[in-house]
Amino acid sequence: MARTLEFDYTTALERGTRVFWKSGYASTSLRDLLKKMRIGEGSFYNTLKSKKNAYLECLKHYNATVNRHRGVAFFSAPTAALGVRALFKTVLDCLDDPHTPSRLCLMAGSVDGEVLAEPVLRKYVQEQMTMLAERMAGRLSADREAGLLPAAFDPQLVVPVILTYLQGLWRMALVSYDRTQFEREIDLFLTSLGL
Amino acid sequence: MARTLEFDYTTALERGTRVFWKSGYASTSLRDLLKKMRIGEGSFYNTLKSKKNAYLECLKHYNATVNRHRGVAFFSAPTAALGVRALFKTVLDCLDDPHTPSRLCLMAGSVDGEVLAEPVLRKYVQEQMTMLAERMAGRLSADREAGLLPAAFDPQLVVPVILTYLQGLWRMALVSYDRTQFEREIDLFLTSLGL
DNA sequence: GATATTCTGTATCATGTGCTACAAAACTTA
DNA sequence: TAAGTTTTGTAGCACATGATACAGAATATC
Repeated sequence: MARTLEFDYTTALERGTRVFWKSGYASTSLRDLLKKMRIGEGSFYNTLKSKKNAYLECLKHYNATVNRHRGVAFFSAPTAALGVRALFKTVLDCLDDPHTPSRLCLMAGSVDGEVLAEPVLRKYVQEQMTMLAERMAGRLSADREAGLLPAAFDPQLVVPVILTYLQGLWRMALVSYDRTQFEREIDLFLTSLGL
Repeated sequence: MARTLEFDYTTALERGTRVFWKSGYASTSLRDLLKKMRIGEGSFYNTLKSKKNAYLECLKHYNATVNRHRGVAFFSAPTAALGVRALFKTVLDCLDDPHTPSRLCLMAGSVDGEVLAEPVLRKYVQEQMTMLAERMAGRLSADREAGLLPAAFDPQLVVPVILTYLQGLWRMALVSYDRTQFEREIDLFLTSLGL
């Protein structure tokens, strides 16, 4: 009963995600975003409503693709300990991939004043982090119950430590990155934790 | 032989530092900065040359005061292990202090695309991080030689792990902060590392 | 094919950005 | 006091920002 969408929504979102991924929320200008998405202002505000909402949709898309892949790497490993190491491996692979828009994960880049100042974005970021933490803790707990981890091992404490370290890792990569060095540090970190 | 400066440079810099500390480099507008520094554009560009240079000077001021205090806490401790714990304590104290402009350390906040895109700022941030890492590694090495730490303890690896975790800690505090929880996590982290 | 509805591109808005030009003011030295 | 030098506030620059108004194009339904 009306005109049809001239562009492919998913393709445009994919392109937008790469732009935000590269430059971050605040320092991505709408002009640049639209150019890279290859749509005009009319189409943009018709479907994405605002820059804020577009970022939210891109974040969701990123989590459904890139971060989903990382989650699979973690959960499909034979043990939780190997899962954590597999997770870190996907991070290093991402850092090495020349196709990656930025050294900073889009979600890690969202842990930022400008993004968290927006209540809607803040809520989403918090929810996603909580969800991930709970799922990881669940997997680690299962392994502990199965006797694969020491009884003293506390997933409720270990998981936030891992996520905090991962958060720092993305930021450090922004300053200088050397895979071999990072691998050694990660190995020391995880081995120390008993993983 | 000329007109004298009407404002106190250090006071103005102090005020500017708090503004950058609160809002970060990119999202601090010159208007707001000048208002809080209580100087006009003329005075600003006469003495600080540019926003970029002003940020650099504020970073230096921050390191000479706030971060210096943290360095003292680390180096004046009886052992390196206690020093690291003292360092983390100053961080938590800063997070608890209602007088603190932001949950994010100004230096940690400089590990950001917008800041690191400026060669001068990038160079300074890298230098400071390297310098801190070397000094910490030196202190830890001394303790190892003295038999206070295991022979297998590798400061060259442990120090970057600590700094990475610290980096992540500041960011995580931005999302949600609870001192007791943070204390437990930090304790687990450091104990695992043998500190 | 007419009509109602939706989509798209252009022009534009109001405001904000870092920065500069410059004249008047204030001070030091002679 | 006069000259010379530096500082200060005002006004404004050129450009960028997110968002909107709206006419015309395109489509599905009748």
